[in-house]
Amino acid sequence: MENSKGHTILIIDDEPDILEFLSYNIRKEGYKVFTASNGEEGVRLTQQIMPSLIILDVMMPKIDGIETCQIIRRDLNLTQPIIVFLTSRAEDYAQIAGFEAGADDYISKPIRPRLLLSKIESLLRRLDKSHGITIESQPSSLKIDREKFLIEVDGKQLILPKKEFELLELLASRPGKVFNREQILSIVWGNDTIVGERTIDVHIRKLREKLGDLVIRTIKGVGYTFSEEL
Amino acid sequence: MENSKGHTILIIDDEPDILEFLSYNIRKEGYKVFTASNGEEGVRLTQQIMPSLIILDVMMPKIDGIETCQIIRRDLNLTQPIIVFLTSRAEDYAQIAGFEAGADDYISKPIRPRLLLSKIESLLRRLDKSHGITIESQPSSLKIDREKFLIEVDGKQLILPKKEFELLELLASRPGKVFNREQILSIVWGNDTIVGERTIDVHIRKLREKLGDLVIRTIKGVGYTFSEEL
DNA sequence: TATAAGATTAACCTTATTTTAATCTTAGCA
DNA sequence: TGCTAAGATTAAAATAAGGTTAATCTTATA
Repeated sequence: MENSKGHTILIIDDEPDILEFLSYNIRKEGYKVFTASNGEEGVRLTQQIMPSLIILDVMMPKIDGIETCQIIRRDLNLTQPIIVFLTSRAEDYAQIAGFEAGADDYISKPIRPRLLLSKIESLLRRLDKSHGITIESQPSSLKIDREKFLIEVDGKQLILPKKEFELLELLASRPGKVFNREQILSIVWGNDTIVGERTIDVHIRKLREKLGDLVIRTIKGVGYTFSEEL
Repeated sequence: MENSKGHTILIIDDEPDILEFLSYNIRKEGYKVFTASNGEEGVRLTQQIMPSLIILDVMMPKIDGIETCQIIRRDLNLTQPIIVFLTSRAEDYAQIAGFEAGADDYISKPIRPRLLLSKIESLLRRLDKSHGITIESQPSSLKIDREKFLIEVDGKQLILPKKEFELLELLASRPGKVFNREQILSIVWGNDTIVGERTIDVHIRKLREKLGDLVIRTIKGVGYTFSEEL
């Protein structure tokens, strides 16, 4: 959990009170926090500090949140930050428009700090896992799109059940690395769940069934690895 | 970006200098520009050319901008154009009154051309989008018109209740993306409302009932997605 | 204020996914 | 060469997730 905390967060809002309230609460959790009081400044800061996540008020004078979002998404050539919109209940329209503009999530006022923080944490965790994995290898190719929850093997799309998807994602995240059973269990299943020894095998088998035998290699006595050459 | 540029813009101002200055700058960006030097003429022109956006000076002799705006909004039975007010710093009062009269935005003098243009572009972009989402896919097509609150499936029009509409709109806003229940709840229902677990399912069901089974796919354990191929 | 339309709930049903358990196979080694 | 531990396979059982339906509550609207 502590690894999420190296992230930089930028808050853009024209109301000083909210700016302070939010930055206090978020900073307390150990994030690096920057603030901007309007869209223009926000865009400039985004370029400079490259935040992982931006909290953006929809209603702002001059350049509103939606536009700011679009500018960041479209004009700034950088790794796309996660953008969370701050809206008031009334702005239903803005919510949808915001989604089209490329927002990742919403928080509506009044802000409940715990909710906001749990949302931030979950979004950043997703960022750490990244949007997806692409492996281009000589005979085959594999794409894992976690947004669409879709696997693409040699151009053919494939929907996998959750556990299989997560297992494949883990293995493919570091081709060649051998994951032992303990690691797999703790990452895919979580430290608290207790499942039998054979459960992993069954999932591995299903993956092999769907992806072909060569993709996942067994290192007896050690663990499983995603083979570097597909 | 080029698609915003088919729009017609009408400028209404009694000062010839401003008229010329603005029309020169805006025309340069590729918009079709018309001008009127008073409110009456402006209203008449509006009827004829049906501009997408009107730039309207607040301070004008005889019929002022606010009144002109009201006439256009109220008396002219046409697709509502976007109206941007031109004010001088002092006219704060007018700003408020103008908002009530139905203005969409403001520009205050002295006019900074770049700001004006970016504002125009952003307003028109929103206009293009606000109309809705259109998905053209091989076997079927889907149009979502948020202005008319209307769905069109393969040419057949369909009226959906609010929640169903919003849910569909959300899913369709990013075809292929899997929205989990948490996200759906937070966007369609709002972060604070608490509804039962099965509520989403019921709405999904109603949508499938009306749109056919293939449109929305369930990714068990993950969420729902609007299928990219209809 | 009555009515209808829409939203939500609750109880129950269905199914996909996950897990287990029993049995079989194989690599690696004494 | 055969023994053994680790893994593979399989089908069946368990579970979790979602689907369905009807009843009830809420909200808009005439």
